[in-house]
Amino acid sequence: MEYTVQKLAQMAGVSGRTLRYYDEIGLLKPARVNSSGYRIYSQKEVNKLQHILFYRELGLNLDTIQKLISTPDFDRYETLKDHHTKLLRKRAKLDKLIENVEKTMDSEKGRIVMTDKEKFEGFKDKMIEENEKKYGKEIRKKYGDDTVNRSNQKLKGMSQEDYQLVESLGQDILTKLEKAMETGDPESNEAQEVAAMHKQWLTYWWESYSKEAHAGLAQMYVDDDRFTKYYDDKSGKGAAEFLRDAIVSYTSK
Amino acid sequence: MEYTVQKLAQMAGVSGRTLRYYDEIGLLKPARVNSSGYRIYSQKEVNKLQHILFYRELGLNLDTIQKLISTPDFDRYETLKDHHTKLLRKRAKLDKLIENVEKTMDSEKGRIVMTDKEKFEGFKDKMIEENEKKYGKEIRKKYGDDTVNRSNQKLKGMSQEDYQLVESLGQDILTKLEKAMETGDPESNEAQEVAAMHKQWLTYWWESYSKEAHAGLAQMYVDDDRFTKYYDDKSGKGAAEFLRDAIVSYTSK
DNA sequence: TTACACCTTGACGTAACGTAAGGCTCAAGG
DNA sequence: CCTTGAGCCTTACGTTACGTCAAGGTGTAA
Repeated sequence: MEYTVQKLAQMAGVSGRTLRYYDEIGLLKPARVNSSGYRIYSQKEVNKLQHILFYRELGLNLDTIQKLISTPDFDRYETLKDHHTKLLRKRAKLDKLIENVEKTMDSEKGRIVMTDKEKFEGFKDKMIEENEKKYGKEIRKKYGDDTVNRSNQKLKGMSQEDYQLVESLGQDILTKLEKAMETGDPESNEAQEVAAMHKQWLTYWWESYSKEAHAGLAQMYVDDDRFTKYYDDKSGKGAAEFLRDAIVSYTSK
Repeated sequence: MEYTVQKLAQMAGVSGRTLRYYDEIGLLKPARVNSSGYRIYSQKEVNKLQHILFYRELGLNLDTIQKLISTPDFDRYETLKDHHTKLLRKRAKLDKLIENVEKTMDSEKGRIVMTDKEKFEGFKDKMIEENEKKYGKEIRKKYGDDTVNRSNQKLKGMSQEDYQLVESLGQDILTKLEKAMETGDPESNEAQEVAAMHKQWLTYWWESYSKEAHAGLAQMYVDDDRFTKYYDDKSGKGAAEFLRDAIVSYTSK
């Protein structure tokens, strides 16, 4: 049986280029070349290629393989032992590398958290600033400098985890508020629950809690367009009013 | 502080070529180039090189390093994780490779032993043939076909280990013989010990042992030039005679 | 005959430098 | 001032085992 380059290549699972390369470096010459210059391989070459591929699978370089298959008394065992030693060294190096990469990943992880923390610190400052700009005057007038300052201080002292907790509580309130509005009744269980959550949320910000202040804040949500818009956007039209009604009911109990 | 290529290279433990290459690919450009075309690096480049080398140590390619250090918000952790995954895959492949090489080594080892065995078989045949050619007639005349045939058969049935054992005993005899000769007395303890060893050696070859045959063989060592020469070569002049005397004395006890 | 698969050689690209070759520059010693 | 040796420069090839065009010839079935 005779084979052209492609035939042999497919049989052996290598590319035609590989066979041409092996011919080029003298590792595997075709049995003959036909009149058109086509490489023709026969069974002998098939076998030889099998040998070559076997050794190649072991990671030996073509030069070594060349010697192994062309020199009958070439010390195969010794060659393999050398190769084995090299592979072990390579693995040892790889192990170290992996270890180092892992260490670096760990420290990089630490740095990412650090960076996020830094960003968060900046974020908090910016938020306070914005709050002051937006609501500063009114709020300070209503609740007094002390309460506002303490609130700001509280925010400054907050860790990212704390903040995220408060934030998620805030989100919860908005969701539950939307649901509670479906009852249409600010005194329904759902609505009263939302009011209770809002109290909890508030205590995160305020040092001291009073029913009056709570009801006052709720009223502000209705009076101040910016707050009204915020609640209406998040929980639906009339949310600010509904929330105020629920809180007024809750605080008068 | 400013550095030329060599200075920086030495500081950082890389070659000048490496720095030129890094310049070439735009990884690390010198701070400036002086009027003669010399690359001049300053502290900033030293630091950058440190970063590059750090990542290089982790096995990252220069292209990736380029991105890591030039793009500030490039995801370092993600990059390292990818790299880590690649390294783990590489190690898994290497492990398989090593396993395969070990398997091949084992089977190759088996084949070497086989080969040695085959060679040994051939060697034994050749030895018997040679013995027959050299000493066949005389020995067969003296000890009879049976003894010789049985001796040959014994050799044929010998394993390599057996043979090596007999051979080393033979070597021992030669060494001890040389020492015993220093006493100048074939009846000395040393000489008698050599005779005893020779008896042991002989029983490896002969099915049955007799004092007469032993003494007869000893005499042949003297009578036959080839044996005489052998012993004289190995253990010193007069060794064959000395051995005969010792054996004669030993067998007459 | 024509289309299409298959063949050829030649040559560039790969990753990260090592290693000349050929020529210019700098600092120190005579 | 000149020389000398060390150091700098650019250019370019070599390394490993092919992958991937590109340009052009060949084989075969419809």
